[in-house]
Amino acid sequence: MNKRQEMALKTRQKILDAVYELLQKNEFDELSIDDITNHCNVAKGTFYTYFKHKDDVVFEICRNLFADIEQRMNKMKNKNIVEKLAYYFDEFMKEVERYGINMTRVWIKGVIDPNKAPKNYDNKKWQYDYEMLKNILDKAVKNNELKKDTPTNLLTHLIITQLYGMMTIWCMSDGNFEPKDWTKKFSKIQLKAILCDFIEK
Amino acid sequence: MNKRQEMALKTRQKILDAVYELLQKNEFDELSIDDITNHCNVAKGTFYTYFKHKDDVVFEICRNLFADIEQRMNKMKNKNIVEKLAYYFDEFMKEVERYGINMTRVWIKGVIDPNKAPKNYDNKKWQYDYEMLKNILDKAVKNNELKKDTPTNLLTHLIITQLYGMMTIWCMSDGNFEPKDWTKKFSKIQLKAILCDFIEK
Amino acid sequence: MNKRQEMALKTRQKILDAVYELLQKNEFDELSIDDITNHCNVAKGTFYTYFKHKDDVVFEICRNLFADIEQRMNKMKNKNIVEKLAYYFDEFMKEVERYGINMTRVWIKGVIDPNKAPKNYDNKKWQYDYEMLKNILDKAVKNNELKKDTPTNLLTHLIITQLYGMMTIWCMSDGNFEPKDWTKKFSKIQLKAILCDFIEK
Amino acid sequence: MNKRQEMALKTRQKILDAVYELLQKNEFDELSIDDITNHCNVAKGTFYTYFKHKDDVVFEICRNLFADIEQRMNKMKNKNIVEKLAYYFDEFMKEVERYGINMTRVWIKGVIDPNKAPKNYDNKKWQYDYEMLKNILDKAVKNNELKKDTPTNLLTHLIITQLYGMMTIWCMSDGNFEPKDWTKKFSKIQLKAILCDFIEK
DNA sequence: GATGAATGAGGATTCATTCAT
DNA sequence: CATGAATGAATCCTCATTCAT
Repeated sequence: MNKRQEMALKTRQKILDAVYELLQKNEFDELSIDDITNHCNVAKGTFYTYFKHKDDVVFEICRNLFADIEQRMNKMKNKNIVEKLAYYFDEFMKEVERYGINMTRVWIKGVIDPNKAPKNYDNKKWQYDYEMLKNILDKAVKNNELKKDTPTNLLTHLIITQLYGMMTIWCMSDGNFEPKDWTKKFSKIQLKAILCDFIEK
Repeated sequence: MNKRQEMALKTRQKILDAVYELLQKNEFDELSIDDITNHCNVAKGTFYTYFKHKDDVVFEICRNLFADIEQRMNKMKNKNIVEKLAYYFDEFMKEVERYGINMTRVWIKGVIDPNKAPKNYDNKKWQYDYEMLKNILDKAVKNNELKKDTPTNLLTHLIITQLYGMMTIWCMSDGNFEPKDWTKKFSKIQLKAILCDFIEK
Repeated sequence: MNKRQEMALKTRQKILDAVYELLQKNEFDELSIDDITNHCNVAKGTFYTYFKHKDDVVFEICRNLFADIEQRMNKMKNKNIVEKLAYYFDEFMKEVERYGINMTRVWIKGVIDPNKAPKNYDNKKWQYDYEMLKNILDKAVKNNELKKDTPTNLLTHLIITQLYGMMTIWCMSDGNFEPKDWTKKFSKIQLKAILCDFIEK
Repeated sequence: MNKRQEMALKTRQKILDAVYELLQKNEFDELSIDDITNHCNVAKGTFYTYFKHKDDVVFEICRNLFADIEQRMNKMKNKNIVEKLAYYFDEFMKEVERYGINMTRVWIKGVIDPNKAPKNYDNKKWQYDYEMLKNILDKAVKNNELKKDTPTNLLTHLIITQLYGMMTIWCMSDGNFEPKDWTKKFSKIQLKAILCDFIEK
């Protein structure tokens, strides 16, 4: 990579950072190209060197959201199913909090409405989440941690719903509601309650 | 009411209907006054005869959303707590489906972000929901249906979270996910599981 | 005049009064037909029963401005020229103050720009003023109060200019400048100074 | 300054010129952005590249009005007070004529009503004028050209009033009145008359 | 005469996007 | 690659005026 390419990469990153920072405070809809380029001392036109459409930046930014929860789950290989799920919840919500309330709002809005979402936008996320979780549960069945007749897709659904509900309510409450606290309570009470019938003793 | 007033009311309704219909297909943000007034063959200025701001129409439309679940709950007075909650879920989701996926999206978006919400917009809904549900649980405690030490606000939170999660996922799945089906499954499995420890036998 | 005609006259007057009152506080340009008709509890359409154009009301209102200074001048028949002029100044400025700063502004704006003035608008006022004053001076010449070679039209001009300048500056100063005070000072110093060369001893 | 910047400056000037030209014929209130941009073959949006608000153009244009009379007064250092004032009148009125009747109307209207004036509009002008003139008179007192007990602020007021009255009447007469002629007559007759009592022989 | 619903031209302003330098 | 001037469609909203009742 020559110097010019390096500089280009840096410029691109400057823009991404600017968007990321601005989204901590503002709505995406309220963000103009001017805001973005001013914030990172780049000319307006430069934005279009790297992104064909305004929406594409969000795509770029959201793409990495939750990206590596799956990897982190590897640490939990030897834990039991309840611990694994509790960990999953925790990581999920940490990720959400890390992104901040505005990014999450952007994400929900984008993800809620497939038509409005930027081209290529990853609005399949909840399906990945679904599959990842289902996979965890299925493995538990295989390992005889859970009974053979455990309705894994039903359980998966319930759990995912709960997680997304938390995200939504967090945004609605304008941050006055500690997601991490609630995941813990959720893990303790609800998770146990749901699974207890299916755990193989 | 004389004929002129009747006509005026009709015009007003025509506008509301137009917005309602257009929202089945489009985002609220994408709706221009032109779109609305063209769709119901009314002059642009006429819109402003009835609504001071663009936002006010949505307010008007959303206002009635879920408005009368509370009343309907009266029918369930003599039922037990599990039946009551199951009924509540059912009605909640029926309401959501009745409004259609786009209206719900509008609603979530509006509600997700208190700052961007149209003036007067009822973004306290989830708090009303919260209180309504909590009330139901508290009464059950009083009636000795539930144990004295039932953590009602925790349970309320879990349940609300689940409902809002369902709404969110319904919107995300672009309708490919039958909310009513899932509420039933949810009632059967999760609700029982959560409550079983607290039900007074 | 039957009752209906009486009522009509009353309605018309109500509108004129409303405009007059509103102009004490607001610019004419900022006054909408709605403001006017709301202020006097009359339907919007009624305005157009009496006035073909919005501008016509101002015409109607301004028409009477200064209307009867001429009559009042009769009281001064037996006074000397300096007293007469001083009286004229005084009455002129009283009139201006009575109309209030906003009405005067409306008047100046209207009068300043012949093209923008409402049809029929009396933008010849300064010519009437001119003639009235010149007449007073000419009479004084006839009566041998002033010398035969007094340049009456020049003096008239200077005096009128002074009066209009006062009006203008009064409006510019936003009312912080007592026109009546200044007319007195003006009469005492300037008037005497201007006339002294021409007064017949 | 590179070529692009030069072009930009030219575009900006094109807009200013267009406004200036259009104001010779039209009211500022009647000027739409469309009018302006059409008149100089520039896209509507371009207007906003250079001016944030419509009002800002007038500000820009009026800003320089009378700006350098003060400097020019330096030429008169060694002249006596009557000559100085006569020169001042002359320059003032030359300036007014140079700006043309419509610009002057715009200016008067703007200046007459402090509330309606465009943001940043220099409606303190008459105070500057006042101070400048008073300064001239005060110096004359110091230099013993005028008597110690000369009421300089009263005289200043009278003179300013006269100048503004001339401007006003000029606008009212639709140009049929030669300001420069009148200033001369004014200087000769009125000025001498006013000052004669105070001039130190 | 009185009403007020309906009209629609008109206006200011924003902003994503293009493109010549 | 970077720049930033130029673009013009799009949008919300105002308001004088008309006219059927």
